[in-house]
Amino acid sequence: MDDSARLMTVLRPVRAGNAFEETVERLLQAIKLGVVAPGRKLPPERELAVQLGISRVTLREAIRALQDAGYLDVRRGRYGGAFVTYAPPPPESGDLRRVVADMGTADLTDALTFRMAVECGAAAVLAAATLTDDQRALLRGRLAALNKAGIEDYRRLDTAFHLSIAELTGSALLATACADARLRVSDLLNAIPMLQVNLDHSARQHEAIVAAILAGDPEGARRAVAEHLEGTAALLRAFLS
Amino acid sequence: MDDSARLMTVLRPVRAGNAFEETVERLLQAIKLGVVAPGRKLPPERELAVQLGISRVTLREAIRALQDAGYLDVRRGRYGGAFVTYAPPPPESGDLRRVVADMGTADLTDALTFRMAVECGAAAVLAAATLTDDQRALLRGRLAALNKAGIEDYRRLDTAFHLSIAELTGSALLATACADARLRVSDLLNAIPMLQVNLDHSARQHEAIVAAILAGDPEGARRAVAEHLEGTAALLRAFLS
DNA sequence: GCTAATTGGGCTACTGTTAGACCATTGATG
DNA sequence: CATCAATGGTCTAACAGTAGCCCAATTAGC
Repeated sequence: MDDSARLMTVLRPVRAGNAFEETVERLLQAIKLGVVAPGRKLPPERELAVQLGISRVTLREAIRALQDAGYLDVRRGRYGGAFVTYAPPPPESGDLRRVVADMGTADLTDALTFRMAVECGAAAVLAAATLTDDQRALLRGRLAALNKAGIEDYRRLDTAFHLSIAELTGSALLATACADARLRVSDLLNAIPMLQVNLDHSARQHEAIVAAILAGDPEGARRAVAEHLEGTAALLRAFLS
Repeated sequence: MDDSARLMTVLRPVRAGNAFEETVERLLQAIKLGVVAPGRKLPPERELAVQLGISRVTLREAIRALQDAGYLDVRRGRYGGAFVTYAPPPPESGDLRRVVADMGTADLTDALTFRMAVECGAAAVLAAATLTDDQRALLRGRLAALNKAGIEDYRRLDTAFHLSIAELTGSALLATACADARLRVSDLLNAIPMLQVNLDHSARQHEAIVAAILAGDPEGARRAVAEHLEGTAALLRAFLS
């Protein structure tokens, strides 16, 4: 951890890949995080290209790749578009070990550490802020929706709940960081079997997080998020051995 | 904060600009954060181009731009290279209002919130980890170096201290996020006059942060970092009126 | 001095990316 | 059943970025 470490941090690659690859990753993020729910469609190509800051040609290449990979169904004509056909894979216990192995030890611990830091930070910041009634209602609403969720909507609404915390801080940078952190573990989360006992446990932890935030208790919020994430992290780390 | 907010978070621009612009930003980050200290030189072009994942042509354009802007002195031949000539501008109280105004209210609050979250998160994560003797020594060493720093080295060593906390977590993602957060406020920090009373105050807060981390107290570490950053944030926010 | 190694400076052919225009398809609506 | 607006599909010319090569300058060490 001498100065050369900092050199590597700052002088890292400027671009993660070419425009096509980065676009595929971004669209996959929108799909896997459930930002665009299954059955819904992406914005029109012309609009999306502007939002992503790329040309329509490059965007179309990325959409084509996701179509070939089975994530999208593209239909022409008015009321057409690129419809999301992806549904999270059914959790199978055999998958987890493979998914963890695919990711690599270093990347996994990095992602888990990053997620722990940014989500704890976001919750603490939000708890320290003065919230409007609308913000409190939204947070409670996301929690209620998650508690009522069926098994097929659970992951998507869980993501929505967690990301809401970062979004409510009003910091786009923080929301982006949390979305990025979540994406890096989403494949792993999808491979974890959803046992009722775990869901109940998570539900209590979610309640604790919301309670601490609404009570304006930053340290309680940080601790509640840390405990919540540590459960998942410990489970995943167990598969590294 | 409905779903369209999340769409904007995920479907943001894939690239912040062209390769040239992003490279200029990255090199500026290395210079302004003091990763490459004044008088030292950047790595050779061929090496740096590989590290940054761009072609030498594009890198040279960026170096040329920084040369024209007075940040670098480029010398040919063996033992030549791109030498950093930049020194942080002397703090002048009149500058701060202009620098804050240049940045814009939204960007400033976003950056301050982001920094608060990631630095608090990093400190809490590090405090929760089991540290080796080497890691403890490095943290103490950075703190000691900062306390002994002259006024011309203060900002650079302050940056080094803060970034060390994130780097010691072992998460490259977290280190990158903290470096990014720091860069976004570096122009502002440089414009703040360094009064002895403030430096003494900061020194005590730095001691508290290190003490909490070494004591394995995540909530104390979070609180110490939050108090430390809140002082700066409050000062900057006062200039928004 | 000469030499040799290292470094910046510059060129060219090739590929990736863009902007903008125009075509093709679809389906709700009159 | 004809219309038409919204949407994906395709093409072209121009620009941005890359890889690889060779030239030019500098200086420590012989």
